[in-house]
Amino acid sequence: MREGRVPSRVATPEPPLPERSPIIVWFRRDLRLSDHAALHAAARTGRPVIAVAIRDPLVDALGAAPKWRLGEGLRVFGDALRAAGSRLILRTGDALDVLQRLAEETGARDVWWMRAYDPDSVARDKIVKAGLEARGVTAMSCAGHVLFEPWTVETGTGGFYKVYTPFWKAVRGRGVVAPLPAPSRLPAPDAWPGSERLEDWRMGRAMDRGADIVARWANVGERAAQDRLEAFLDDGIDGYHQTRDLPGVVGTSNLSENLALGEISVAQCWHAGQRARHEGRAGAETFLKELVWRDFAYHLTWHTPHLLTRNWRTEWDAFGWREEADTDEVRAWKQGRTGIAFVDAGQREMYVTGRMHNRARMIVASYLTKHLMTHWRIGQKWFEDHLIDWDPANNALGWQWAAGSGPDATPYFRVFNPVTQLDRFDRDRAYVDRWIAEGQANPPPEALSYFEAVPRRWGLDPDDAYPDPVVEPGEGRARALAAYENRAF
DNA sequence: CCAGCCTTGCT
DNA sequence: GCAAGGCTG
Repeated sequence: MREGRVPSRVATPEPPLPERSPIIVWFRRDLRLSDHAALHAAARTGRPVIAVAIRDPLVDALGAAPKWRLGEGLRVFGDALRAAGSRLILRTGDALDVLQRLAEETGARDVWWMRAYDPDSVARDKIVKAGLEARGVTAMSCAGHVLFEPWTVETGTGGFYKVYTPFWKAVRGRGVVAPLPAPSRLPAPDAWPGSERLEDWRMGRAMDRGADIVARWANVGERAAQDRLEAFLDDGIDGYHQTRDLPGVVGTSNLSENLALGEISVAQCWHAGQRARHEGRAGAETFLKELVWRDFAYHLTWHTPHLLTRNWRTEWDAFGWREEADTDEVRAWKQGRTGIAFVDAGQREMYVTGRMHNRARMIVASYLTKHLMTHWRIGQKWFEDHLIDWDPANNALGWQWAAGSGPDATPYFRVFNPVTQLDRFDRDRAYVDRWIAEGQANPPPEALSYFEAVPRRWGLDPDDAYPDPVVEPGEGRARALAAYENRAF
């Protein structure tokens, strides 16, 4: 005790000195150790790092499949932090309350995270930042969920891009900061704050229904994502520009679920793609363009958040979409029983695995919004509940693209013919036969797994006859085009 | 203002 | 060849 200092009667713990106070890193859709700007910066200070994930109302609001997938991601990420000598602290509640309490418990004066761009997250993060700073806790968000910050890409007249190709041309030559390494060490705090158990988070068992198939495709976590990227670079990328359209073969990177949860960073993918491009690999450019589509979805979401909830071109509000989610036709679409093979194969693949090939996504979306004249929002919601790679911006942009109501969308009158598409992209029926058991003497396990997965109340049996089309392609096309001709705008 | 252009298609 | 019309420079 120094002279002149008045000893307090009640012994209160000294707050840690600022240079020793821990830094809280709040993990959301960025479940990785490498190329994580916030974690990297925190580790570089040499101060203790406390990683936290919060089950807040936005997590509770997730669809069943993405919630399950997030649970898997958190489990693997927690293991990875353990292996690095650290921990993932789990807490439930409103993010601000949780972070405020955790900061008080641990003496932390800094909370850092990776920036989000969807309107719900932006609104929440704004409240969190203001609330923390009002209590003297510094909040810092770092870039890295997208390649290019949405406000840094402008047209010649200072607006934002609404068409993909000019956007691509504007960014393709830009530099992207080289990925950061994983921290070499993550100093632990003097005492670990308490954590909830992931098992108690009830992230659901949505994908148990496809357990065998899902397990075979297991791709959870940073290590798995890096392995998959490497495998894709080894032999997938050369033919990517051609094979990516063929749902019957493994021709895509399959990284969407990892990108959705940030188990790999888009910058890591970008630099890998650039290296492949410099090596003259044929599909590299197409791969880079797909990464930029993901950015474009966030770019548009940032500038026009209503992309996620209503027709981006609001005049489409006057279009006669059917809004009922419970008609026989919509039920057939959801249950993969439209009688249109390409549509049903896609829907069944998604129901069992939580994934759907991009080509199939376009076809099921076109069939719902055009042949069935149903509002894209109903399809968007179904995807939100069933896709393990669900991403708010990309799902919305995809649906509005298919429906014709979105920016740079396919024109409404451009109606996909699901039979022609089959001939073009699944000529040997590898895809549809994989997912449709009816009529096959020896259906493959995937096709049978669908009948195991669906709820009993759907009343499906693999020995049933394959249904007749709920709407014939020709009839649906004519109906859609007539509705378009008679539109009120 | 205009000219050129616009992921994925169909008959 | 058709199907509109908006976007960008």
